[in-house]
Amino acid sequence: MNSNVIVRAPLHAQVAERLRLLIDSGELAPGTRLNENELCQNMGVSRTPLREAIRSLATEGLVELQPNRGAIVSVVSQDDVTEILPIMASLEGLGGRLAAVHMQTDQIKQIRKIHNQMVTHYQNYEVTEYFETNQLIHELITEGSGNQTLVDTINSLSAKVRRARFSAQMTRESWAKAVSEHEEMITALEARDPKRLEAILIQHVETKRTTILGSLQQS
Amino acid sequence: MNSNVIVRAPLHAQVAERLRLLIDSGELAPGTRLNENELCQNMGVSRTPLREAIRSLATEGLVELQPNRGAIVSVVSQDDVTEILPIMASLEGLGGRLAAVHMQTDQIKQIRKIHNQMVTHYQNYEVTEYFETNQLIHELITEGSGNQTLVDTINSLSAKVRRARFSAQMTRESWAKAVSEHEEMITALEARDPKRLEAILIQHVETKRTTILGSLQQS
DNA sequence: CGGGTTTATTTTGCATACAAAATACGTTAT
DNA sequence: ATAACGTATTTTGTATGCAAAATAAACCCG
Repeated sequence: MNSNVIVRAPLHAQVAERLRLLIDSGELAPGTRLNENELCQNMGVSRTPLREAIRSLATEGLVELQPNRGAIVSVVSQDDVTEILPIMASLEGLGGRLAAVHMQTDQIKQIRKIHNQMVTHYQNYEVTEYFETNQLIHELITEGSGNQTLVDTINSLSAKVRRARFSAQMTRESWAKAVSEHEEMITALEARDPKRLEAILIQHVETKRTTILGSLQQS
Repeated sequence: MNSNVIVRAPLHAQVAERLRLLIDSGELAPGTRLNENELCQNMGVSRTPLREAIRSLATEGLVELQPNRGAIVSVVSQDDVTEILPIMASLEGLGGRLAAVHMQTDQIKQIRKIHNQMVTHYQNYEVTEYFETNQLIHELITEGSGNQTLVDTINSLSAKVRRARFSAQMTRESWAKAVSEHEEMITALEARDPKRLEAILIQHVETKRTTILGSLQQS
C-alpha cells in the first residue's frame, strides 16, 4: 500500500538548496559568518546535515571555510568577476559550437519562440521576465551541446556571479546591444553555423562582463 | 612562545585528501562502494569527518552519492572522457592565450628549461618523468594566465580523468606527436603569440583525447 | 525444490554529547 | 584610563548513539 510515498531528498541536500537560495537572495550577504546553531534553529535541523551542506557549498565556492572559525559567504569581488566571465565566455562558446551541430531543428524553433518572448519583454521594459527568458535561452543552448559536464561546469561558475549579475544595472545602450547580440545568436543557430555562434556567444559574455564591471565600479 | 606550532588541517580535509589518493591510485577502484565503518576503522577517525569528506568528493565529482545507499567511486566512462576533454581543451586554450600576454619572460625561460628536460625524458623513454614534467608545463602555463579560477576549474576536471590518462598507453607515434606539439607550444609562448598558443593547446588536448579513447577502447 | 514473504543484520542518516579552539568579557596592575 | 592578563562564554570540531532504510538471510508455503 505504499504507492505514492514521496521519497524526500536527503536533509543535507535540502539544506544546501535552502542555503543557496538564502545566499542568492542576499539574505545571507557576502561576508556573513554562518553561525551553525543559529541556522540550525532557523531551519529546524541538527548540525550534522547543516555542516555537510556547508561543505558542499564550500566546494562549489559559494562559501569559504575558515578552519576552526566556521564559514563565511564568499565575497565576489570585481576581480572574481573578471576571472570568471572569460571562462564562461569560452565555455558558452564551446557549448554553442556543439549545439549548432547537435540540436534538433524543433528545439531551435523552440528557442526562437522564447527569444521572441524575450524581445517583447525588452520592449515592455519587463526586467525580471527579460532576465528569466534570457537565462533560459543560454541554458537551452548549452544543454543543446549534449555535454552534461559542460552544463554543470557553466552552472557552477554562473552560481558564483549570479548575484552580481542580478544587481548589475543595464544601461539603455548595453541592454539594446545584448538584445541585438541575442538576435544574431539565434540567427547563427538557425543557420547551424558553429563558428559564428561561438564567436557571438564569446562576444556576448564579454559585453556582459563590461556591464557588470561598470555596475560594480559605482558601488 | 608559540613560534612553530603546526596548525594541522581539519580532519575532514585530511580524510578527503587521503580518499583522493586512494581513488587516484586505484586502491579504491571505480564502482567500489565506500563503506563508512570500514573506512573509519582503516583511517582511525569517526564517521563524522569521513562523511563530510565524502560530501566534498561528491561535489568534486570523484564519488557519486546514492541516497540511503552511500557513495560509490565514480566510474569514468568513455563518454565522460569525451565530454571532459573538449572542455579542458577550451580552458587550456584560454589559459594559454592569457599566459602568452601575462607571463614574465623569465617564467617563460623556466618553462623552456622544463620542456628541454621533458624532451630528454622522452628520448630516454622515461615515462613517469615524462608525464610529470609534461603535467608541470601545462600547470605552469595555466597558472601563467593569472586566473586562479581557471586553474581551479581545470584541475577539478583534470582530477576526474587523471586515472584514465595515466593508464592510457601512448603509441610511438602519438608520443612523438605530443612532444612536437609541446615544442610548438613553447615556441608560440616565447613569441608571445596568444592565438597561436591557444590553437596549439586546443589541438594538443584533442590529440590527448584520441590517445586516451583509443586506449580505453581496447580494455 | 523454488519463489515469495518475513525476520535479522548491516549500513546509512540524523541528532546529541563532549572536547578543543576562538572570541568576549572582566579584572587587575601599571 | 589603558593595556594586558586570565577567565567565562560562545562556537566549531569530533565522537558516539539511536532510528530508519536497505540488504542479507531464514523461513514458510506451494
